[in-house]
Amino acid sequence: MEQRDLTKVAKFSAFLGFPVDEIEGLFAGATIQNLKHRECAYVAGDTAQSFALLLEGALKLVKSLPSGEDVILSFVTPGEFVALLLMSREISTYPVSVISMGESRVIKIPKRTYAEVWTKNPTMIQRVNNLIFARVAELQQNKLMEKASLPQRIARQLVSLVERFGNGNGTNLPMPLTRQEIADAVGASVESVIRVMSQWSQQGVLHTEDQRIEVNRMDILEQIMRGQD
Amino acid sequence: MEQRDLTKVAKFSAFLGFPVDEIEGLFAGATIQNLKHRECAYVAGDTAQSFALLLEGALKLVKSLPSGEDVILSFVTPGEFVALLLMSREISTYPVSVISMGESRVIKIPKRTYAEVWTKNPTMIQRVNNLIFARVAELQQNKLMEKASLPQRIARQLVSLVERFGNGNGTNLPMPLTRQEIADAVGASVESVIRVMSQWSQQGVLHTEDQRIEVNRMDILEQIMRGQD
DNA sequence: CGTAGCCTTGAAGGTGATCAATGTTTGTGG
DNA sequence: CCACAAACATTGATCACCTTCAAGGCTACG
Repeated sequence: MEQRDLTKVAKFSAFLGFPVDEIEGLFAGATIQNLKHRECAYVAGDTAQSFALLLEGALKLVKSLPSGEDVILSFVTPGEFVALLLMSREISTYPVSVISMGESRVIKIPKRTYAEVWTKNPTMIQRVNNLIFARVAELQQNKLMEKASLPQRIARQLVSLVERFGNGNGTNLPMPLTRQEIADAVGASVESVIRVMSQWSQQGVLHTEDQRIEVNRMDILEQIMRGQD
Repeated sequence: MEQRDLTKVAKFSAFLGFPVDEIEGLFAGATIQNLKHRECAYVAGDTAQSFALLLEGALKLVKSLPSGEDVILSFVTPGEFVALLLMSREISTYPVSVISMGESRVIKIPKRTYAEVWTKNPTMIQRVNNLIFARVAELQQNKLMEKASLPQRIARQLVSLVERFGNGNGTNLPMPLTRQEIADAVGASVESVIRVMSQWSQQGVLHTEDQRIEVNRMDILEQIMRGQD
């Protein structure tokens, strides 16, 4: 683990206020992995021997249905964990595939370190709980939008992503994000997503270049999200 | 806390193998509450001072949307916890209302006991993690059914409930469950739910009496759930 | 006996899926 | 360097599923 990664980790909310040596303990045996576009960090069905923290880039959690369709269960932004909940189970396999969107950098932490260090650190237990809480809240929020119209659901997805990336990056999404992926994430067809989004493009609400989406009018998206269209 | 409750608690998966004195410690300061039909265990917005374990009956987690519609985020069956995740946060309010379906009996455990006893008990931490894992898995499963047809989603909801209640109860749901509630849970309109379910009634798949649903043909429901209709 | 809560049915309409065809860009191997 | 495949974006036409609206019936309960 290099110095640049260490300083990056220290800035994530989960590790704020932690002294360097404590952080190093938490990452004992950890390995850095650089992922290329569309490369898998974890494959669904493999036995779970490590969990991961996303340092840079973006990931998606994907489950392929028997019908051949993909469902994106969630996107992952820097500072968020993947497969964390699996670590507290004796034996388990990854329930979804974790795939990089664009180039990403993750740090994989062995299950053993989780058991021996993470679960012994009261502050970390607290922080992990907060992250899990956020995850459940996100999933519940998702359920609340179930009956909302397609534009509402797409708007919410985009707003959520922009906010999670929004550390001075402004309102553009730094990873390639296709219409198909948005469709898989909100549970819609590509064509419908395209129809909604090209309208937004024409109205200047957002702008896509080379699969990178830039939101010009967050206010309008937020308004649509709330159902005032 | 009476003896009959204690023996009931000891049988729940979360407490299997725990000696009686340990269980008593975990429930220090706990109070039993009997709920009538439609009575609230917790009200959305109130500050969270306790969490609860359902002993008998059934609960629903409900969020009212600004539009006036209700969304049922999840049903709760005996042995499951409510508001458990909130306990690890410094200050918080209940994000949803918890309402009894028929008569229920819950045991409310003060936040303080959670902090002082539950978080100090390694086995309990492990068990709690398993429960949270199950909850997240349930929510993710939900997301996977997003694109499924209405009959599929309803079938899944019923199968899930029957299985969770299924401790020798056979295949009938022991609490009043209205079509409106099913609609709120699967994100559909009452009328659509009625249309689907009356067809099932006619075909003898299930049978409703006094708002208690009895499933005669679980096999058919499971088949529909998987999309072979 | 009137109200409240729930169930039911029919008709009309819309949202979004599906199917089909085409253009564009990117990546790849000969 | 070109040919070809793969991935992605787009547009139009059609259609099905589900919602919405409207009306009415049933049962329980004060």
